[in-house]
Amino acid sequence: MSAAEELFLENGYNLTTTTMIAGKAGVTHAMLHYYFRTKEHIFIKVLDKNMEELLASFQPVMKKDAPFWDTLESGIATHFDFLMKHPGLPAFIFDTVRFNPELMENYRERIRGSLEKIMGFHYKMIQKEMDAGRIRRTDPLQLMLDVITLNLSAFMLLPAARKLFPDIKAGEDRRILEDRKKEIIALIKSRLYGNDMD
Amino acid sequence: MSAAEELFLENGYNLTTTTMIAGKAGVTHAMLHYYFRTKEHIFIKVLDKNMEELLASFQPVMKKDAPFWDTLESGIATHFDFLMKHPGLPAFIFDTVRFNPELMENYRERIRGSLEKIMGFHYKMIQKEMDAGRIRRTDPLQLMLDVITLNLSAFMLLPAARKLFPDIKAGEDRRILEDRKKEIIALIKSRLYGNDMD
DNA sequence: GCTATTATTAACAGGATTGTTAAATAGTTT
DNA sequence: AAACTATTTAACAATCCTGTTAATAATAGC
Repeated sequence: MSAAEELFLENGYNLTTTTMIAGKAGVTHAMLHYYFRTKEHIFIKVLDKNMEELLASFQPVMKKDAPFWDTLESGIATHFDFLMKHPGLPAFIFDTVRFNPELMENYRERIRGSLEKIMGFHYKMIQKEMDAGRIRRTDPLQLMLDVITLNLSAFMLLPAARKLFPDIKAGEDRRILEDRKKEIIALIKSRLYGNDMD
Repeated sequence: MSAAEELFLENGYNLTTTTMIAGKAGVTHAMLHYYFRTKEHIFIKVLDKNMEELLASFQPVMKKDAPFWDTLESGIATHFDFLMKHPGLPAFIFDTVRFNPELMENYRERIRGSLEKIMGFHYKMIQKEMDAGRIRRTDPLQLMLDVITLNLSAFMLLPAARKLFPDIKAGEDRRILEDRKKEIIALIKSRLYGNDMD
């Protein structure tokens, strides 16, 4: 299973073969089919595990008592830190949605639910702050997209950059990502609290 | 060639077969090999065309005479508009870098050159503005990453989102992307001109 | 110890993929 | 019209993939 997870996360469903998995696990590929029946079954197991973690990561963001910015900042940081523990997840999900969306169908409604829940919370929170005039007037959806795309792309594009330029940035991922996290938080903060120059 | 381009852009190198291309073009796959020899040759032609356009898009950003913010804003907008005309390009390049980096090797040095050139220009421009105290103190690299990742992910994640939720957002891409462009520009602007709250 | 279940392998079937080739077809030249 | 060239096709080879199966080895239960 761990061999399968590594390979599926790196190569996605279509480019991973049962023979590769078997090879990495040190068994014959007939074994895999004996225990898991089909490649899809193995994939679903890997996907399940990762989707559970992903969906779980949507929860702990919302603590209603804390001040607005603290809540939002910790939300961003939590999301970013989660990705740091699962750096291959964004590209993996992206790949699966892109090339095997049928395998994601089981999660569609749950994802929609989670998104609606978190967006509802986010909307209310932002609206209240805007009404009180404490933050700049902004479309909450765009703000959410800002956070999500900034966070995700940090993890999707950094490995791609290194594949192209292996010389730079070898091993100092940790620091790069920490810098990136700070920048993203600063960016969102200035979006909400900066002067309106228009 | 146009059939090949469509398919390679949509599915990448590994998931596109010469039979698919032939089928879409209405010929037998033996024809393709007669004229192009190998699948890789066809791919290289498609990649060449798209990389030329991509690299060309790096150029017109730099007009040294205009005011700082106008230059930067038009740089962001130009980049965004270029992607709007080539919406599949980011995912295509991402895919190629990820799974077939050897096919990108020919462009590596040219990409590096373009990046260095544009970064040099960007650094100087930002530094001058910071020294004059007209913008907030910021790491120019992080700012560049902000722009690039925000722009790219708008085009990479929107199609993915629609694959998951086909119901929402059908056909209104244009408006969505225009909104997104405005938001990205506003985001960068507030990053540079907003109050320093730390 | 002996049987029954489980684990493991090698071999294979069926299908798809890339690329080749020899033969047939169409087109051009003279 | 004849000869030559370019185009197109069907068939094939070699390889790889998923999944099955029948035979063998290991293990457990009694």
